[in-house]
Order: sequence, then structure tokens, then C-alpha cells
Amino acid sequence: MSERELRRNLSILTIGTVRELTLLTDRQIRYYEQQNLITPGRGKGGQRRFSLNDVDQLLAIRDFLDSGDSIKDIQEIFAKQHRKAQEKQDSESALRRSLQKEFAQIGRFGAR
Amino acid sequence: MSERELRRNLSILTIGTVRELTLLTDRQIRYYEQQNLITPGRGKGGQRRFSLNDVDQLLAIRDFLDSGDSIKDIQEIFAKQHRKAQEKQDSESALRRSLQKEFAQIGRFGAR
DNA sequence: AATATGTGTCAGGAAACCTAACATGATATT
DNA sequence: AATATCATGTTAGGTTTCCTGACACATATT
Repeated sequence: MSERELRRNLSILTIGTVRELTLLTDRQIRYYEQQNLITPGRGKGGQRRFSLNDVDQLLAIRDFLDSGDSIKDIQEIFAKQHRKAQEKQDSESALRRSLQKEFAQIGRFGAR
Repeated sequence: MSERELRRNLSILTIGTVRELTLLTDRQIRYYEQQNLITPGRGKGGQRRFSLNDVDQLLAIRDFLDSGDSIKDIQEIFAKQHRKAQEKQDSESALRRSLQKEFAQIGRFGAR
């Protein structure tokens, strides 16, 4: 994962600011967590800590609900997205591996 | 100001996460605010809200103090930085203005 | 009509944050 | 050496935010 993605995944926001950033109520935010649409971290005392990605996710949820999708629909949408991201990552690491082999060959015969 | 700079200036962090991100105590953070080294916003109930820029600033303060600078030194350093940033912005907007004039001339005589 | 869904609301309690004040070790000034 | 300043620790009392769990309710689905 890139530096940038790591930063976007840092759990740094409390539910209060997330509420302000998303215009959702905390009831809604907690409910969506309960439905496994987001999985915020927890601070020492047990308080939720959200990442910027969580905020994006919540905004997406809001849009999906507004346009008539149900929570279950959104769960499937997210599951599909996750599978695609996984496939992409898999194919990229496969590519990396095959490139490594290729370079290893070059190294063996052609180097210096 | 760019979109990116705006985002970096959003007041979204509570003192708790800032404490974790900077490894400072809240006593220190509040003291530096009192010394006008940072000026976090305030939430509805009066609680401090920090931006990512504030965090950067606090990390810088920590480094300066570690290397022997006093708070007053840091105040002057920041004041100098601020002056420079201001000058830069001034000269840039002056440049923009003069370019605009130039294009206006071209427009007057050379266009279509 | 009965059930499921998504959200509102309330209660009681815990955690986080606030300000103000006093304490203290280290360094600077007199 | 005595005193003052600086940066931070600590404590106290009060306010705000967040927590979970429960019940209520309007709307959609069966």
C-alpha cells in the first residue's frame, strides 16, 4: 500500500467530526458500522476512530441510500468492489513476480 | 489557496489524536497555543479542533525545542516564515496581474 | 395484518476535554 | 547565592462528547 493510502487509512477522526463532515447522525453512522459497511477503529477508552476512507465510504453510503439502494444492496456493492480490488492487487503482484523472474534471467546471462 | 491547502487547514482533529500523532502532552499543546504558536479552531462545545497543518506545526515546534530553541525563538522563526510566504504570495499575484495586462494587450491588437 | 428496515430518542454511565491554579526542575539574571 | 523565568507536571471541579442498550415509529415488504 502506498504512503498516501496508509495516511488515508489512519484512524484519526472522532464521531463528532465525522458527523459534521458527512451530515449523518451518529445513530446512522453506528448503524452502518453494525451492518458492517464500515469498521472504524477504537481509541483507548473505546471511542470510535474513523479514517478519511471511512468518511468517503460514509458519503458513498449516503448517496446509495438516497438513490434507493438498501443496506443489503450496499453490502453487496462493497463486497464486489473489494473483490475487484483484490483481483487487481493479485494480478499486479503476479506481474511483479514474473517481471522479477525475467530480470533474474537477464541478470544470469546478460549482466556486466 | 489550493484545494489541497484548504483540506490541510480543515479543523478536524481533537486534542487526543493530536497528542497521539505528535507525542506531545496536552499540557504542551495548550501551552504552545497560549504562546500563539498554533491557533486551533473550536467545536460547538468549546473543544479544540486541530488541522493537519497544526500537527505539522507542532512537530516542527517539538524539533525546534529539542534542538535548543526557546519558544520566543520559534515565535520569531514562524513570524519570518509567515512574512516570506506573504511576500511570495504578493509577488505571485503581482505577476498574475502583469500577465493579465499583457494578454489583454495581445487580445486588443492581435486577436482574430 | 405481520414483519423488516432505517432512523429517532432517551437513559445512565464512562471517557475526553476544559480552565485555573499551584508545584517544580532547569536555566538565566541580578 | 538569591531570584526570576521558562517549560512542563499535576490536581481539582465542571462541561461536553461518546458509549451501549432499549424502546418507538414510519415506511416498505411479504
